[in-house]
Amino acid sequence: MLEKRYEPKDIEKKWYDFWIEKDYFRAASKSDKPAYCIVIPPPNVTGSLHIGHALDITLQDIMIRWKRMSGFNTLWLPGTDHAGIATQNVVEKELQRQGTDRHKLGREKFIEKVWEWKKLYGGTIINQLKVMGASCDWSRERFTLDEGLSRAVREVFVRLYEEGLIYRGEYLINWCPRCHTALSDLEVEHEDKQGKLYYIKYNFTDQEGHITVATTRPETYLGDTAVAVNPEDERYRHLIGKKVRLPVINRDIPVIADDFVDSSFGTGAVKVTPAHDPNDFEIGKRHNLPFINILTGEGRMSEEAGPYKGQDRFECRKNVLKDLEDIGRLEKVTDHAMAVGHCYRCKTIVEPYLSKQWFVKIAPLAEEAIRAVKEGQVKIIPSGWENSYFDWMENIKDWCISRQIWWGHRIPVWYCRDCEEIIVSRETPAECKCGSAAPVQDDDVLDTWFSSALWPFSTLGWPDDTDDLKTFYPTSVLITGFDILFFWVARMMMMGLKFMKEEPFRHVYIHALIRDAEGQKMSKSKGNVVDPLKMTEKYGTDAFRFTLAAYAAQGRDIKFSEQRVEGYRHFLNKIWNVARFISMNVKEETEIVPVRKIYKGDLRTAPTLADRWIMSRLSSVIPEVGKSLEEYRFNDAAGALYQFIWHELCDWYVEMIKPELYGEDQESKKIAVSTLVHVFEVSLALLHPVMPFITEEIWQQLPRGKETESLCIRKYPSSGEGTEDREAERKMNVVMDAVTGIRNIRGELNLSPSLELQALIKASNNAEDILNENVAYIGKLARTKDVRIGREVHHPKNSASAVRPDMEIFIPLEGLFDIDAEIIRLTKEKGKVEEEIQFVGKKLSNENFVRKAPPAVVEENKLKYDEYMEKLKSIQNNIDKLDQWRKSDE
RNA sequence: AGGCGCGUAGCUCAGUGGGAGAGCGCUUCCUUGACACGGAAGAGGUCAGGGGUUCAAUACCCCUCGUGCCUACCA
Repeated sequence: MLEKRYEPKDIEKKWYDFWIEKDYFRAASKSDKPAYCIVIPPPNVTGSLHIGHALDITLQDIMIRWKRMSGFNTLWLPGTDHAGIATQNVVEKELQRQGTDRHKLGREKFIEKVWEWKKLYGGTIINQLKVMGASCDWSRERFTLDEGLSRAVREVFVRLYEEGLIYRGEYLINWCPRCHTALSDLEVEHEDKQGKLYYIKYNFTDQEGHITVATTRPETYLGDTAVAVNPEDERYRHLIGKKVRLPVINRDIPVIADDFVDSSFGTGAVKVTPAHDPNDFEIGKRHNLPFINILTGEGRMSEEAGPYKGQDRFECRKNVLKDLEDIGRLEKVTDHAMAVGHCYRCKTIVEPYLSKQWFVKIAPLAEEAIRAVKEGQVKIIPSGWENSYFDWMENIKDWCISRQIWWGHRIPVWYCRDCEEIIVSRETPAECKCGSAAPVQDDDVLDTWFSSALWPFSTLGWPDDTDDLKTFYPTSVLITGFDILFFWVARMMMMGLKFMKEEPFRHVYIHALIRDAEGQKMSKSKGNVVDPLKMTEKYGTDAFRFTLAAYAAQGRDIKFSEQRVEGYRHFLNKIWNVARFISMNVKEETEIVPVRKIYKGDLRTAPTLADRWIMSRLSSVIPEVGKSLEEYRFNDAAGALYQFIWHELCDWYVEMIKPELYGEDQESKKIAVSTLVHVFEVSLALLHPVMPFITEEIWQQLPRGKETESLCIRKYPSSGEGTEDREAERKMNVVMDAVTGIRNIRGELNLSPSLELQALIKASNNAEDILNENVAYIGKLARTKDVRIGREVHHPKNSASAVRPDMEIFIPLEGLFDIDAEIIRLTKEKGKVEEEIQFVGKKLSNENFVRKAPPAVVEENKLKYDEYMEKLKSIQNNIDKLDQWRKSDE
């Protein structure tokens, strides 16, 4: 006997441990079964579970559990990402608290510290995945800095270098002065800001007058090496070649002509700072201008900034402006909207900064990755994301992969101390060609995303030719949010195609972003984050998972509301209670027969209409769920299960079989119980991928279904576990019509639910036998007695009426009857029917409709029209009767 | 600046070229032997606005308004 309420807490832990102990989640390196593989988007090792992960994990687990039950050799490969900058930041903060820093510690000691930290806290998020029920193969857990993965990173680096796809050079990159490292273009977040445009006067060196330039960053004038104008600009043409003198620092720079300059913007004259602006950098190269770096890596003014040396970049801006103003060189200031780049890790404003970095020449790789999607080897779902993918890939720029931090994959490049030799190698070289000993390794590490780009094959053992690789590559699907489409998905595509010659995954399913109930992006600073672990504690993991699945409609963001979780907890409660109902009615000694026998007619007693109907409904919900999952329509799968279990199984079927269960006839009881247990067991199996815990708990206590020792390895239901039965569904519809007709009268006339009603049903040929056969159901479900059914039934005095297809229902009410209320009720009903008739009639009288619409549609409308006319006639008759009685009573 | 998406019941959202559905909320009735985290009945919508294509548009096309996001080197 089950407890009165479902208490998720203990149960979840119990079953998760059981599954682990039984090793159900372990995949086989070699197997006759078809393979199904998902690699987890590795969360940051510093991270803790947020609601986005929860969604991600739930959807992946649904697919994995479903496929596992469906007979696939299933691998869900888990792991974490070393998250270079983020992790280094975390540990540095800790050092700061201890009154030290990484420089005092030195590189080696610092890295040791980080590993220690990882050992202590790195498992947090992994444990949280387990709380969510994730059925990962933990024996294959990976970390991007593992030895194996590091070997893959070196291999890739060296091969790309040898092919000329990795190069080193001095370019303008994005620099975070706080993290003290270069960032790739993607790692810069742009934020629209209302800024100012400052107009500065540069005086000519050899003549009177000035030229005015406009800039958003006045402090960079210290690094100006030219003023550029458009060669076509009449205003300035005569000034080309002249020199101007920079105020305060008194450096002379030329006025040059360049097509880049937009004459309509600002004054049409641009100050050129080649070392601090991407456009100016290009101009500087074209015109061979000097590159003056006025900043340090900390974002302070350098030696080159003259009197401003040592000032913070923003402080310097203030001072520069004040000085320019003082000497009358600041012509004016206007408002100007602009986008400012911030570091995606620490939100500091980034600087375009000149430095020597490593880059991947990426266009050739992108080409293949574009083709893979265009030619359909990889399908992106929903397909709308393909556009973004192509857009980015087609305009891709070289990828800056070196980072000036310590935590990460050290770049496998060594420099000789004695000659110019650069050694790029898989192994640490002992000496240089020139004989010099112990070359020095490059100080920098690689972008974390460089290693995650290899994730789908490095985790499977590459560069070795492993069985795992043979079995599971390409993986089946990648499930993730759109926010890392470029960061990660696109890069995995490029690397996978390059090194495996095959796409890393067949499908990419992009899910929604979860926002708060007001539609705001969740963020710690806004304080509107929903903690998934709190949800699991409060409502149980299953209710939370079901909610996420039900929310996961394609192509729309999720506005998360806790109320909805609460609603689905009620669904869990409902399921729990059917289970209780079963446990109360199925005793140890109750005989349960396989449904096959019932439906093959092996038994003396035949299944009832209720049995046949629910089996037929089951046969249609099974493929519906399967198809929805196949198409990643998680919300549809959840909805179909909800509808079937609650509204069909519980609301109708369970109520209908109660007489059998409580009755004396053991034979019919056996059939009802057997069918009930079967349908419920199949329902649990269908639900299991979405709510693994409660289904396992109930299933283990169910009096049947122990062919396997756990639900999570039971065969996923196929439609054969139901029995399609059109006739039963047709008959059931007639019964339901009768029942809802009577309930409707009861409800609308406010008759007590406990009052037993008499009912007379005037049935058509079609319905008469069906109703007679099933009159017991009507009695039970509509709480009626003395139901009389026939073709010749007449409208008794003082009775309410309802018109349904194939039948007319009369409920004699005698003393309870309120004739006026009934007339109002019927008149309202009549009004509705008249509206329908008008609408359909208009269509049918439209010649074009009858001529051009498909015959089936026309026929359908004609039928509808006749039905409504029939209904109208009956209602009118009933109203007329009431009128007559009222008159005769007066 | 360019691109993408969204606007359907009070709220959150499904949905489809043939007069709209769910959950929650709301109203009325009900402790009937699984469940009040429940049951039964009901109210509630010019499917943002305007135009077009079509026999037929909430759905397809165009425009407007509102709203959200992504990409971008306009100083």
